Amino acid sequence: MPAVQTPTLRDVAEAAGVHAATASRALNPATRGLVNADTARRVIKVAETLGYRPNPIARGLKTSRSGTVGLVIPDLTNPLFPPIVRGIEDVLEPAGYSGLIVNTDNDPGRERAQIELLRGRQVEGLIVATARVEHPLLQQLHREGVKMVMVNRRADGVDASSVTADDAEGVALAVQHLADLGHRRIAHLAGPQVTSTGVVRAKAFRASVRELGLDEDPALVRSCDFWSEEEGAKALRRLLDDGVEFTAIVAGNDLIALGCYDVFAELGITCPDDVSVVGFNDMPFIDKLRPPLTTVAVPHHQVGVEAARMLLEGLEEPDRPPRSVLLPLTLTVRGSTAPPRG
Amino acid sequence: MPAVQTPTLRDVAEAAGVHAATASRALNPATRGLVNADTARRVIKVAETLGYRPNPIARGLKTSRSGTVGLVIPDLTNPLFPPIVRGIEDVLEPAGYSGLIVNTDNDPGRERAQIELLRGRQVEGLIVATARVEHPLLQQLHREGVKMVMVNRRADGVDASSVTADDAEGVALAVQHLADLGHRRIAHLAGPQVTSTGVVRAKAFRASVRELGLDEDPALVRSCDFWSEEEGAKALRRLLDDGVEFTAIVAGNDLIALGCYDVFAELGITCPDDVSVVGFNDMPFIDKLRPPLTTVAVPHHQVGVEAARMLLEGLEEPDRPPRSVLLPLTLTVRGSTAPPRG
DNA sequence: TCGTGGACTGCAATCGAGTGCAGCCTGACG
DNA sequence: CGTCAGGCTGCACTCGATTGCAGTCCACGA
Repeated sequence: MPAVQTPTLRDVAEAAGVHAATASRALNPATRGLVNADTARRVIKVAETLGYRPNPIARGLKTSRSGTVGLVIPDLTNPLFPPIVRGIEDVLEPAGYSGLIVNTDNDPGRERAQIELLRGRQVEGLIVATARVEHPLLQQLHREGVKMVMVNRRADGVDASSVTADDAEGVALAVQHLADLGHRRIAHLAGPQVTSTGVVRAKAFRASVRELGLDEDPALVRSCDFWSEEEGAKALRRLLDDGVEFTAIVAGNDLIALGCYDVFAELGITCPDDVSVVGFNDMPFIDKLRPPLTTVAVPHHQVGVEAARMLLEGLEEPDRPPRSVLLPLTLTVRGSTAPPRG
Repeated sequence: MPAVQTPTLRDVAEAAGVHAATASRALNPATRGLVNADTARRVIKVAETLGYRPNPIARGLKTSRSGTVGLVIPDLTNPLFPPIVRGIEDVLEPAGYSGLIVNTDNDPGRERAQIELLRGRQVEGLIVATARVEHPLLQQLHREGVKMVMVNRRADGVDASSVTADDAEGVALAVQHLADLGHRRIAHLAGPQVTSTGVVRAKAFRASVRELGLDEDPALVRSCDFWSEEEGAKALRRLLDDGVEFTAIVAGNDLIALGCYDVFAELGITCPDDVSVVGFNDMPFIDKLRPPLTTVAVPHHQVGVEAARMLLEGLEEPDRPPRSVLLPLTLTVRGSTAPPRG
């Protein structure tokens, strides 16, 4: 709230000796052709010297565009999301849009409330990074014509645009890498099977194992209830308690891999000598662990960029059919993988 | 953009058989007393069944309040900030405000542009986490009466409200801890001396060393140009190249400590046997390093909460004088510190 | 019986910008 | 010299909600 009132369109018009309507047209590139070139120049000049800034609220009221989009994420604190958000903002900002971030904490009730809040704020579109496989709310929004793009996950029955990393390929890379090192009994600590990534990765794991002719033992695949270290540790402990033999682990994501590290420290298992581990995501600082984690690198920033672009496309051409992009992944080999002992 | 037009105040009024003005008053708790209780009830009921949501854009136009505040941070990708942002949002949201995040990348030009953008969007206040010591822009904004709260850092000549962690105390805790372990020659890899935290911590370091009667050697204090691993590594290498003797390091922050880890690995120095290290911030996952980093824990979430509260206070009572809160810190002792060898 | 006050409610203006329509003026053409 | 087209500009209304002001109606007291 500046002490000096910021000038309005009327002020500019008055100072330029024209009517507000003319000033409006002169300032808007799209309608500038309707006014005399000299007049337009004069108005623009005056607007500049007065430091005129159109009031987006007033503009929004008339045009029913808010210039904002909602970013729905589970938790900003999860290191996965900041790079995605940056990618999104990096595209949104030059286009004149701003992002409103809400955190759902993966709580469906909270998610509903937060999305309501966003709609109340008249966001023009949504970028959603929280889709569970089962997701009636999103289906409903989609039916109501809310523009949206889904990130990282896909929800059944919602044919909205989406941008995802090629999870199947990522898992294949990981399994291939371990197989190349000579591992034959590889365990998979899968993510929650209510998330689309969780199922896709687990399925891809099974497919890769089969394809490469490695040991297919159902006991080697465990799933975690959350994408967390605790759950990862729990799953690994169960695996060990059951006496299942394995020489390598493909973790559902880096957090789960971190849980493995905790168990290793606890039980005196050395990595990669006793067991190799591959993570997923390439979280920041994950390369600083001992040993540095071999993991599948996801181009998070790029994911955000693509998502924002797709949303903008959708806003500009409402009839454009939804499309999906699949971003390629790469395996970053570090110190947590080695040939099996003996 | 829902397919069914969302109902407006007029629709509600019409359905309830009253004038829009009456409906407005009935719906607003502050003015509800002006209308007949029965009427009010009826209007509220109708509003509910129609699913009426006041349009904040229209409301904002009339009340010249946007319900948004700007969050100015250097880079969301820096793990320091997400918890702060969450803390802020957690307070803002129940109060009916939303935060607009902008990243400045510590570039003054970009910062200026981003803040202009925020002001253009009619934010009611600013939470700024990027203050350099020298900061004409903030001074100007402050003079113009823009409400703001500064986080983590303070800028000279701007007597706006601020919330900071008690950096001096944190450094004192770190030095004390090392002294207790028996270290006498402690190095300090300080942060950039153009940031307020950088200077405060360096000054506190010198004071603590003096107070505890440890070796005061100017050669033991080096400063980095950025708060980064690379800079930390560079500073440590310089220190070693110069042949300066020391048994422990107080790093300006965790990133700088991470840089030390890199140099250790490079040169075969073992931590904490050869050298102890204390970090600052207690970044997420920093406890997963080998060895887990002893560091000063900053209550980031709390910092955000306090900042948001102070801003809201300022918005509600514009005449309230600025105030500053200093949050206490704690030392989290982990595996990177031990008594000096021999 | 009339006046007065209080409790409600409606009217109309307002916030700042955008836009359909009408009117002005000029220049060109018949 | 009259007419018409086209280029510009201004008028006035609109978006949706808020709010000062002016009623209206009823009850109560004088």
